[in-house]
Amino acid sequence: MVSDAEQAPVFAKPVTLREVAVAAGVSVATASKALNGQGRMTAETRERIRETARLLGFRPNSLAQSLLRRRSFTVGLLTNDTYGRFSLPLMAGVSDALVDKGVSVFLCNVEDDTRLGQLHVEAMLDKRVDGIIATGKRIDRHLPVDLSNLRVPVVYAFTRPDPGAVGLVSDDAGGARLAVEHFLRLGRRRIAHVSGPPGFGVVHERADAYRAVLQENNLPIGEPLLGQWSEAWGHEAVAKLFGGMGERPDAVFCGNDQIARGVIDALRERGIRVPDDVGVIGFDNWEIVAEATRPPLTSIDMNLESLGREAGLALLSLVDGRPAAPGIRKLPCRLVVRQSCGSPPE
Amino acid sequence: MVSDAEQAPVFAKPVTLREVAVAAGVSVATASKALNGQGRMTAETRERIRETARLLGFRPNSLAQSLLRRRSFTVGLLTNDTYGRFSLPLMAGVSDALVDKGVSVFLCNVEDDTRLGQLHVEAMLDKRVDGIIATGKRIDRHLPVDLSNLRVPVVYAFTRPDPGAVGLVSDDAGGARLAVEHFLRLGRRRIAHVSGPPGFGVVHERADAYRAVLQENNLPIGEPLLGQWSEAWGHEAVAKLFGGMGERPDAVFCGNDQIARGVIDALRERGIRVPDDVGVIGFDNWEIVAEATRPPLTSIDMNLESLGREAGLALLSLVDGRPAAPGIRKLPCRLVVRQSCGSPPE
DNA sequence: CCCATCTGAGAAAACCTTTTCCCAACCCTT
DNA sequence: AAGGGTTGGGAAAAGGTTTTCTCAGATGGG
Repeated sequence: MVSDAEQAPVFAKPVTLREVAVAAGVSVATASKALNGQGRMTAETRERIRETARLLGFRPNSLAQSLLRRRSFTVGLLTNDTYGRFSLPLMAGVSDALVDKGVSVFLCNVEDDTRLGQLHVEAMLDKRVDGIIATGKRIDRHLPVDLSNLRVPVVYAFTRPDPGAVGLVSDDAGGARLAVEHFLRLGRRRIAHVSGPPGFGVVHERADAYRAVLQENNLPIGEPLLGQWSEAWGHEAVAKLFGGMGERPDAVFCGNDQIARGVIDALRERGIRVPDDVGVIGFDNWEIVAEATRPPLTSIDMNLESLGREAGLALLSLVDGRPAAPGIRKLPCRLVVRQSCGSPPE
Repeated sequence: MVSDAEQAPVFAKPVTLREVAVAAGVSVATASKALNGQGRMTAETRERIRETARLLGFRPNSLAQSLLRRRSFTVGLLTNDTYGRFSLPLMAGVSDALVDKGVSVFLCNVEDDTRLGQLHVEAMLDKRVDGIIATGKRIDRHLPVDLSNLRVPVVYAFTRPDPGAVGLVSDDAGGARLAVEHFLRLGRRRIAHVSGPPGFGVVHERADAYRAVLQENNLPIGEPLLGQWSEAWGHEAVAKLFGGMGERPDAVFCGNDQIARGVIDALRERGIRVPDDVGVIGFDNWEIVAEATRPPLTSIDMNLESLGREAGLALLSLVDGRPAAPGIRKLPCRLVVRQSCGSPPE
């Protein structure tokens, strides 16, 4: 027939355990046991069944297994971070941690839409997910959907957990400490802090840590400058810090990499050299920004991928019935040194 | 008991159709038919069953349904774009298009790892996904995994399709046209093109379209400058374009927004005004970059979210047995006007 | 030679839902 | 009152796998 080539592809039907059993001349029960290493039979029988299964390309139907075991080996991942700067590494971490255990991840983008969130949660519950990971773009905000009385365990990663639930977030205070202490080691003494809007919880956490470290070292504490998360605000902050008559900072710790970028650009425009005159550290370690600044930006990395990994593992242990301590667990940040701070003094 | 509060939460068992049937005093068959609007029974019976189901909070077990219908209402989404600039909007589009049809999406991050890809594909097949969407960070490269002889339909989005498969990509030539023609409408005549590495297919597609438009309008064609996708390359390119003795461009069409950013910064450093002296257009419409340039960058948007949506719908119609025309379908780009090109002449 | 034990393997139930087929009762017509 | 059609609802199979129970035959001990 000429038209054969134009036909839609025919999709082969998967081979079932029953077919394997028939081909090997045993019952399905025996076949199942042979493949799972259960039951008793001669080594010869077991091997024959296995060989038959291999030859036929048998793969057990997960749906049937899940139905029986009451365990689907799937989890749901809820996020409202469309932009993805934070949630993508996190999602990759979750997926990586789980794929090796045979667990697949449902991606649910809920935006900030309650209806969409409800829809996704119901779809997942209907599909009998073993658990749910909730993640967001802000540590201090809830997702637009209530996960408090679900019939599966929930882990919160990088978003605000419900009371009594398990939550994993980055240790922002620790990260800020890392930055300021790095400056101190390099001999910087007049350290300023430029951060985002005061409406964000992390802004205060980081600012408090900044103040604490300076106080511990009996150094002058400049009032943190709070504004936006943007480059433009970085420019503006430089004008405030370096435009006056007073003593000028020799280091600026920024609330994110975009601010830091604005700061570095503004400093260059004023003829102030980075890192020679002023050191700059950012936050987030958003490589595309950190590597494009001149000089490349030293920054704090929140280890989001490993946060995702930990969240995946935490959920799995909840699913397996091992209770996890409720409350928020903070995971350490990491300092990534590039060239915006200079070398330690001899 | 005092320790009650400390016990792990007990997760309620889902209610089954059987329980609904018993509660309503009918058989499971009748209950099923009542809830699905099938079969014949008195309106009173049907309503009573529905009410019982509602009261008990019954939700059908998708796994059981899938097993029977041979249709799982799940699809797999393969990506190797860890960075996520391209794949996240795409994923969001896919998810959005499908959630309303009750279809959930498995997220599979395969990096560039064949083993990981194999693992994910097998896991999905075992879970009886109805189809797979393959997406990548480069239009002209394959994913590191063979999807050509699967037993489910596959749609390729923003990555190179296997021969005979269905693929959706952005119309890069059309996008380039949009940019150059916008310059022409604004009265620009000496239009340069600065793009990424020659190893990328899109670089040539866009460059060819650039040349074609200029030729059609009998304008001088500068040889496109190919380099990197980075800001640094944008700087460098400005040195080449504006450092010599020859006639200088009054417009630069850039291969992506980062290059455009570098170009704009370099122009400003030379005292050349944007948009007064030179207009600049980028590609990708990566908002975080496009809005941070001074002035904000006019750019070409590839409509990735709607590309994802289309991919989702295309896969669904394949799953439903409606054959789709194989080959590559190109979706139009969109010009997003900001302030880097100026206004049309009076 | 008889009983107890062990061995290898199969039958059947279970997981939950959908769908086909079937049956009893009722209504209407002649 | 017999025959035919309709109505309301149930029984059972199917989907693919796992697990428990059962059982026939073989082996060993006394």
